[in-house]
Amino acid sequence: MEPLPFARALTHCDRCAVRKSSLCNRVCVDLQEELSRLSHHRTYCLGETVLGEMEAISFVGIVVSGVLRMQKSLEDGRQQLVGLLFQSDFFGRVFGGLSAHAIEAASDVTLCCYERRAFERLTERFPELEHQLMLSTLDELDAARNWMLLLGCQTTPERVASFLLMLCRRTGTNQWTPGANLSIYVPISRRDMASYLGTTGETISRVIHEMSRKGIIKIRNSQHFEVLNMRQLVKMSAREDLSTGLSSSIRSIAL
Amino acid sequence: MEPLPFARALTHCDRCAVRKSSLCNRVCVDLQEELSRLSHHRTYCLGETVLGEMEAISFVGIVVSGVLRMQKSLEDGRQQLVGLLFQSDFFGRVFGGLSAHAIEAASDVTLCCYERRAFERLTERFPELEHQLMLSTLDELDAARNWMLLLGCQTTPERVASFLLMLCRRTGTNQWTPGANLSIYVPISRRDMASYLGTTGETISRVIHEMSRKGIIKIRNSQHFEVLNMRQLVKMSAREDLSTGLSSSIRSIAL
DNA sequence: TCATCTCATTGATAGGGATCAACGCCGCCG
DNA sequence: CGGCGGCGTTGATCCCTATCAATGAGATGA
Repeated sequence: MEPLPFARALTHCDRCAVRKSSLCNRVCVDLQEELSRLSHHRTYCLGETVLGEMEAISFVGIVVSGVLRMQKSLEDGRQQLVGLLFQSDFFGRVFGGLSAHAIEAASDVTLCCYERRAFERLTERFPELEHQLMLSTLDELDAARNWMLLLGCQTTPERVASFLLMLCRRTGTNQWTPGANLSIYVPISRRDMASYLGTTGETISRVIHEMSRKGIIKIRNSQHFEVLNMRQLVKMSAREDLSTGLSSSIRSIAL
Repeated sequence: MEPLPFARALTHCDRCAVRKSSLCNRVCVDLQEELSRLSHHRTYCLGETVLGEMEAISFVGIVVSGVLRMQKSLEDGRQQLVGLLFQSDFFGRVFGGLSAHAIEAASDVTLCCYERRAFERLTERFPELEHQLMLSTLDELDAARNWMLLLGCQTTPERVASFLLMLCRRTGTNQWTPGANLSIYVPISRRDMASYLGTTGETISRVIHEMSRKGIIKIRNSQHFEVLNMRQLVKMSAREDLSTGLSSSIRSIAL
């Protein structure tokens, strides 16, 4: 296709897989160009540490593919997974000194990175960039408090069901067609699930197999499930509100 | 005292008790004047609802005196306290539709309020206002994730000790003098403490009296404690990191 | 002043889930 | 190909803490 008159040169960002859904797409063209100039990709393998806990934050960025996990640990080694980051999520903390949590690759990942100080300087010139960050930070805060509700007063089966619904919302809904069963890919290990849900791998395993026995899900393998009864899954989560985030066609089979 | 030549007229904000420590003091004078013009005080009595869960957010603001609690609930009535707001903390969510949690008066409170839409328009004209909000939102996010760590993988005694340390940091340190014991005022009920810590009132009570038996604290009455052994309290919390927030003189007796 | 109500405390009991242990499965590598 | 190590599963046991119940203490109001 011919470039339009006065069209800008294409950047590597124009071919980016997450361009449409990420922060980059919600800012003006000038800023997109600046961001493009600043950005560079990095890749990490499953298990690698992107940013250590209590480490100086030298860069921030956006997840292009794969999954990141954020985790905190106690001095004695106990760990808590405090969040997962999927495609097009922003990672790393701006305007801060040391990272309050580690960021690790929960799968092989590709990240689009910005040197932190440069990115911060950009927010000074472009308030809309800071505004977009603000919006996503507020969403993360809501999500964190939602998780506090889960950790503070829900039972383990409820937590597992809630977690699966969260996965549906964040990753699963795109490739679903009415009539078929919704399939869920769990991108993390049992150990990580347990850490995220404040329980143990053994208990997770028991609960999942119990759900399978009840016909709520089908276990294809340890990472792939199929939802057989969405209504039951939502009921089990005790979180009608979580179904709000599902696409409407999926929600329809849940209620 | 004579006003300086060209000095601006004093506003009610200049006499505000939290002026020095709040967001207002960290922005330019022009913005301070705008904020002053927009602000009005409201008072609520213990137990009153400031903003309901799932309610449209019509105003935001700053806590002048007293304590607010933020809480979320499940459909079946279970509740989780997801945060406490003290003097000079910002409350309410900007750039959002419905409130994700209720905000209630945990004591009699005085709030400095801004009509939400007007406040948001102000952030468009003054990026530094949004920046200050951004900084406090990031801090809240860190705090929320810290609490996830507590709820997800700490025992009840650890949680109670951590909670008391948090209170020391947020409220207790100002009126402490070396030599005296640090006194802690607990501004919320056992039920609220329990909800904040993901446990029950009965368990809280047992743990506190056990701490008293061990000589870590002295119970003046159900709301007032005295720290007899800060080192033990920190150890009990399993959170050396929480002592970082204490003033250095207090930290010194802890380590 | 006494009745009443709420909140905190204390005791007894039961249950959910952590812990410990063993086994199966699978990918990796010598 | 066979040993090995990590992960997931399953079983047995124990303990922490939720729950139920009763009492005490302080506040409120008639």
